[in-house]
Amino acid sequence: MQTVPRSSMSSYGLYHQTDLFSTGIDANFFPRHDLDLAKAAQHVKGESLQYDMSTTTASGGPRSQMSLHAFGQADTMLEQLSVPMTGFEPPVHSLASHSHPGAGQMVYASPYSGCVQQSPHAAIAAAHTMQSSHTIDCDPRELEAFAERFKQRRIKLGVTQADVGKALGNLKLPGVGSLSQSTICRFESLTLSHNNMIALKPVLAAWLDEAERQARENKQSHEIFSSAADAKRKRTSITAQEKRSLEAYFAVQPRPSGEKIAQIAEKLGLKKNVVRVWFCNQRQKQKRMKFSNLPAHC
DNA sequence: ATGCATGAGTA
DNA sequence: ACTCATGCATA
Repeated sequence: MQTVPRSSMSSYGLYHQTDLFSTGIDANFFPRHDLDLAKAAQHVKGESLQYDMSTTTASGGPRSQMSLHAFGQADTMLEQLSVPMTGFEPPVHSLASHSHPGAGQMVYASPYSGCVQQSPHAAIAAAHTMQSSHTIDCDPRELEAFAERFKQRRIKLGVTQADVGKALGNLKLPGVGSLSQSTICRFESLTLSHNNMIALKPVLAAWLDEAERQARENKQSHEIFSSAADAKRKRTSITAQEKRSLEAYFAVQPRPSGEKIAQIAEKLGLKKNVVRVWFCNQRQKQKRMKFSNLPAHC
């Protein structure tokens, strides 16, 4: 494992944004129905664990069939460790610090100088309304179709995913801020959770309507903004070998205890927190729309 | 397009 | 300590 530093060069130089809409959207765009609001709130809080993955294995490859011995002899001890019923849990080493935002693990804890962002998070919730019944809301095909349509039109408008993300902030929808290129990309490729897709759909739909409207009127304006902000966060890169090991462990136990995580971390020479996060992300990956099963009532 | 990471909200 | 939505960094 190695932490790759990053020359803090041009990530935030000048960039312009296609302000496809500075105009406000009429309030009636979001008729508020108590029921819908409640649902929206739920979506954002991710309160419905309606996913019951099993069909998973995304692009990463088959992680459920990785053989434990595929990564060397040094892992003998851990192999037992990863077997669910081994019964022994040695109190082990002290070096693996605990993954608390204060404990030495989070070296670069939070100081990413004020760029433009920091998750609008649950924000978009409020926007999730329209579309009367959950019958429609829950239909994966409807979402898939929309995502596809969205992408096509976006491209036709000559707008990038990043543009859309920023533009969303200009669309003054209550509780709706900007989003990253990543999120727009994931929406289009259906690699977000089902709930996330549903929450974002109305927002993107609103943007699309407005963008096309303005495109018709040829009313584009450009805004330029800059921002100087260094102190990049580092990104640990896990080697293929390490990844194979992790996948093997994951196949046996997707939710290892803190103790096991610590042991795995030690075996692989990774920081405990890195391993913990890896497992979290892996679990989250399984729930992504494209490959997950749907809620029972759909 | 995707991997590793953060932070809010929960249990 | 986990889930979820999201994002920076990078392939």
